[in-house]
Amino acid sequence: MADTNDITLKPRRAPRQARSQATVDAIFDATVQVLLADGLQKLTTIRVAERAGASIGTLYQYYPNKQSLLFAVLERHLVRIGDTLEQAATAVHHTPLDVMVCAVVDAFVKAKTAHMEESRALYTVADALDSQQLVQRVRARNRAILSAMLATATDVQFDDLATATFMFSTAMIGPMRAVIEGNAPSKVTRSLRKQIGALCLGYLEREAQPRASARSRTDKIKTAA
Amino acid sequence: MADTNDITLKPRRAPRQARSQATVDAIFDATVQVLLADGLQKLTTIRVAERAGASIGTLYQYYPNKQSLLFAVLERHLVRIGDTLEQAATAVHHTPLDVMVCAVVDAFVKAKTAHMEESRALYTVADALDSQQLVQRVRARNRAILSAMLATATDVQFDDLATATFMFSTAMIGPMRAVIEGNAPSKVTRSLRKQIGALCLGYLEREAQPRASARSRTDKIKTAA
Amino acid sequence: MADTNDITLKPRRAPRQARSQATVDAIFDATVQVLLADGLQKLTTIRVAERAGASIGTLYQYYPNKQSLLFAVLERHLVRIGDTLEQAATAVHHTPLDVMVCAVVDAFVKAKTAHMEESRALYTVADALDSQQLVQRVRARNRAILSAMLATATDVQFDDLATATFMFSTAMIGPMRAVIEGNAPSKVTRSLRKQIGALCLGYLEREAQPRASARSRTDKIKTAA
Amino acid sequence: MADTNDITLKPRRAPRQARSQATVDAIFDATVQVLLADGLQKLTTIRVAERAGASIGTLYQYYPNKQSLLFAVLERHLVRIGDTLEQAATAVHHTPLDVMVCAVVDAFVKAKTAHMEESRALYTVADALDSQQLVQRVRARNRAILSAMLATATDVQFDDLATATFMFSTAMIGPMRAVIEGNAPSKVTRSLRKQIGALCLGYLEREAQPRASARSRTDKIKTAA
DNA sequence: CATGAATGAGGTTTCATTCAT
DNA sequence: TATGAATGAAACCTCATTCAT
Repeated sequence: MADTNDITLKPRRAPRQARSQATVDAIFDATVQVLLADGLQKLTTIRVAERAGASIGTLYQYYPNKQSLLFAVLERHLVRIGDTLEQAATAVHHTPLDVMVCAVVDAFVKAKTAHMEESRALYTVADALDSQQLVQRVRARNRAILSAMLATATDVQFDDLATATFMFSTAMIGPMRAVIEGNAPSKVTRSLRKQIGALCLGYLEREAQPRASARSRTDKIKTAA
Repeated sequence: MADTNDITLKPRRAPRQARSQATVDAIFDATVQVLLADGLQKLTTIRVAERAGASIGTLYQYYPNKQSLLFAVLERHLVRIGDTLEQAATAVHHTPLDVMVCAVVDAFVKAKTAHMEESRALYTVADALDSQQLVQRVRARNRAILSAMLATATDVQFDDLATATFMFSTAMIGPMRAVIEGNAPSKVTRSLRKQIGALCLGYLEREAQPRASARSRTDKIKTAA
Repeated sequence: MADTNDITLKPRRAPRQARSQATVDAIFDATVQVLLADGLQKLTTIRVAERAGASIGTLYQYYPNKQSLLFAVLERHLVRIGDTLEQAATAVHHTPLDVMVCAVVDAFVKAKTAHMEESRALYTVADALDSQQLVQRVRARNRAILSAMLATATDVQFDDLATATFMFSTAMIGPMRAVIEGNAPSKVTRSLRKQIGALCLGYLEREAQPRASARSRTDKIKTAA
Repeated sequence: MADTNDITLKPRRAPRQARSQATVDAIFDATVQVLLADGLQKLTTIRVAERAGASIGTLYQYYPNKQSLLFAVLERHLVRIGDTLEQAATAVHHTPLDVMVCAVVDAFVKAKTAHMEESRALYTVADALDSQQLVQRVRARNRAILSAMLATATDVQFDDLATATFMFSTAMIGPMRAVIEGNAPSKVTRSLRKQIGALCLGYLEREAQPRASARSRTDKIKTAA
């Protein structure tokens, strides 16, 4: 696999016949399967083609090189997570902070857990590939989503929204990744959502200022005093 | 690079002469340098040997295969971080929680930041290597260290110490890794310690119970009321 | 591209409909274009088909294999040069030697220069193809043309006409090819016709015997003496 | 075989042990042999390695790619011809033109004929390789050699030495190449030296001016008259 | 007739590892 | 012990050609 620079990562051809679309899909799926079954080290283009029931030549008709294959798989995964996040986040615009955190963490953990094996495999892919660009693009999108959501919290607001968002998103990733990579006591795995929720909420509440317009309980007390 | 199973990862010989030790070190350092300069993809045994000023034959006298080389580098890095953590943690046994968190986060961020490039490079190595075992061992040690520390907190105690420790350690990793991989706004990078401190403390305070025996300031106030 | 032996080089079907003929022509032209634009190395059947606005399937309906394609192009080029030569040569039958040489060299240089790029590209093709047979056939024809012409020279005759003809034709090729391949000082390129004329004439006059029947100026002088 | 641009054509390693030098030579020779026996089309690195009695890996230790192999062979051939030419030319400095031409043509034809098969094979190589640079360098050298020689002719001098030299050198190539490629009547092949000599001399005498200082026989006669 | 998806032999090249010197 | 030449399995990728639709 050559250097990543100056290599096209985009799939080569938008197939026009129904037959080809099936082939493209088969190759894509085979890539995921080989990745899960054998790991990145043993993922060779031949092996992928074989598992897809296609010839090596066919594979290269649709993906110009090995990287583009992995890239495609990685991209779908990340986009999928991003989409899930977006749905969840959008749904809780204009709600209190704790509702937001709950919703987002829930969606995130659920999405990652549902495709846990794929996630694990793709961590490997992400840094074997020089996928900085893709990863950063996706992360930027995710932060934008979270940012937009947090800005509408009914009970609080943030001095430094960018930082809060960054910490929020990366705070989720730390424990989640540890679980995915199998480095967690099993007890944790079960209560993961609650724990990550606590982590994020603990941080965000600390950093938030109460919002003047919408008075929270605390405000009332303070005011009363 | 052959399969990871059934391959010795331990350095081949514990060299007894000073000259040999120098060679081993040179090879080790060269590995790190090549890793930083060229990345894992371009790290070949020959290149390492050349940079070390040795021949491949010599390299293979001390490291039975490429993996063992990378393993050694990875191990030192992880152990170094662990040691730093241990020192910091031990120093703040029997102090209040906030002091503990501050000390540990400080040490962690400082250690990672000091060897930032090495850290980045080694994330790649850790994935490529089937280094599950090593990583888990190290993480287990780190958790033990933190656990032992938290248990002596003067102001709080934890129902579920294992979980708290797990979340504590992984919470640090999430944002740190994002920064190392260059996915963070520069503003964050500067205030990283404070932010990660807030993240951890926010979580731990939520999960902690006040310790009956050693009354904290809060207790006193409450009691006074 | 398979072995040259046992492969049909002739176009596969002599198309009878106008539409087909257009397709054949398009493919033929595309071949030349690709050859000029990308060189022989990058000339693939697909690329040719694409440029011709046809599909590979169609290409293979008219040309049984890649070689036949190149062969056709090469042949046209050589035949074209040959035709030019023939016209020029026929026109100067029964004239003095210097007129003949002038005419032929003129025609040759003009023809080659007009399709200079094509010429250059086709040198490559001729080598890659095992086109010995074609080349030899064409050269034989050319020699026959020149031979026939020289035999009618009004002022001289040749003891060894075959040799003279051979030298004549190849003498033109040497400098011409060097110019085409870009290995000539630009000054030469401009005066090429005159130079090649001098080369050929210098040789032929040396090798010629004055013709008894038609007395040249030299004869008269000698006789007068 | 990849594109020629941005590819190192120089041999990879100057071997330090005697053993390697033998290997390099073996590979080199094998390349020539395969070229002669099977032609460029069938020349594969594996085949070369096999014939050299080496492994493919060994081949690539000394030649970074297939092109460099061919390049090396081509270079030696051209340099060899050039050297022969140089020797011959230098030996006849300060002699009359006809002596010079005889000597040079003799050397040229002899050199080419001696390695006739190699010559034929290398014509193919020369334009498969983008060896423009090499070829032009060599031709420039050859022209310089001839130029220097012609300048010392005792009986004549040239107004336009560059052009004369160019024509001289390319005039030799035309017929020679035709013979090598098998496109010549066998009769010619035998008298080739004489014929090429006549060709060159015919041209050069035409283009030369008599040298005032050193009077030739003709001069004397004229003067006498 | 036209299409273009599929094929797969075959080519180039890399690099971890061995072993004779 | 040190060396570095040699090894060769194995990876990636191309492209002429076929054939079902």
